[in-house]
Amino acid sequence: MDAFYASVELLRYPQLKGLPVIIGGARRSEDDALVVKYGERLADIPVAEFPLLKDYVGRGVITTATYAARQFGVGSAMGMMKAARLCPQAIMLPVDFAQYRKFSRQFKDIILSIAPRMEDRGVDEVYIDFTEVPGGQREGGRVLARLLQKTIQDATGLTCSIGVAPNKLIAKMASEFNKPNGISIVHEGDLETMIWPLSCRKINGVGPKADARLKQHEIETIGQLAAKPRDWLIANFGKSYGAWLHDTAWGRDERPVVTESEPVSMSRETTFDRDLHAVQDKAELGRVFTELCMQVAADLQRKGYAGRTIGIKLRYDDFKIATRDQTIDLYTQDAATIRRIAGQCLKRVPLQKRLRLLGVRVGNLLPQEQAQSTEKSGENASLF
DNA sequence: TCTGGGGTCCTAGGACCC
DNA sequence: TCTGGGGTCCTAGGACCC
Repeated sequence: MDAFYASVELLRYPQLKGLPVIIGGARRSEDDALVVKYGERLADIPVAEFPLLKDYVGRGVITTATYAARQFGVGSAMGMMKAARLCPQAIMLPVDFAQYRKFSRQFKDIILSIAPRMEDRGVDEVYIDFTEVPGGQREGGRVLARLLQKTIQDATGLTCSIGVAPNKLIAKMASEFNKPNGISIVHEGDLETMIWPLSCRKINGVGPKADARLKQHEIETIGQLAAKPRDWLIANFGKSYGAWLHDTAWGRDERPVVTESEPVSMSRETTFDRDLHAVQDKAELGRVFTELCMQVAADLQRKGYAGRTIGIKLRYDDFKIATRDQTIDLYTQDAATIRRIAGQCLKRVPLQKRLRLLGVRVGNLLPQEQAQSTEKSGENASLF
């Protein structure tokens, strides 16, 4: 989906169309004030009444920027302060996940009704297997891609960009070629002309660290990566990652489109308005900690899962991260149990430095019904 | 001007078992 | 007195993605 969060916001605030808008930060109260003042007439709110990025003071990053804002160099994951320097006049809206989830469900249901082999890749992205869809091969997939775009836009008002290719790896790169509202078809034979000139960073799975290491060897483009012998890549990047880099550079990817999957973990975390100290801010930390445990428990219960590995995550003021976890015998989705085990984890971690973030995680998940039956057999075993 | 929140997967060492 | 090979599970950290 194109600039998904921002595009969803423009549906209720059409008066902001064409303007630089960023989603992020959280000044819920001001936005609520606007909503209270204008009630249902959100489209009537004058542009001048929206909060501006330059007036924002606080922590946080940008989650989405409209294409008008991207012209100024503002982009996802950028700190708010930096973005404010680049584009102070941008209008800033708080995130509204409930709304984005609603539209996410809507566009995915449309895709499923047309092409049922769909892999969920988060709130705004999917892989679709065209192979068995009637008409899926016409014009190299372009006809089906156009149908998906049109159906989604008619129903939601949102645009998306589609890449069509022989595998997920190339399709993902192709989807970036023609944004927004574009379609790109990449055939096997297009590897050299369309993929090899790209930066290695464009590969889904090559992040900043791997990219920097590749650059040390003067490998900037995927073509340069493809030119390296497989053995050399394995020697320098490890057996698994080296072989994967080689396959990837040659456009080889056999991963199937996975239509069903179970969650592995659920977590809640929060960054404080100011860095907190374990001793001086004990009471406040304790409140937040308990709240996080209750939220994770509620998430587990709502979605019907229980887990037996409970963990915490800290981010210190120097941005270093520490995690601790503990696996218990019985699966749980209970806030008090999670709080107790997470509390034990907290005792095992250094608490001298100030804390920026605190998180609670439950992993080793099973659907609640299975967790219960496993629990029973566990109890029986303990009788002996 | 510091850098969110929710995830997955991988690696590596150690405990423990057969 | 020295010492195997294979396997699973747990834990901590880190890279990466949306």
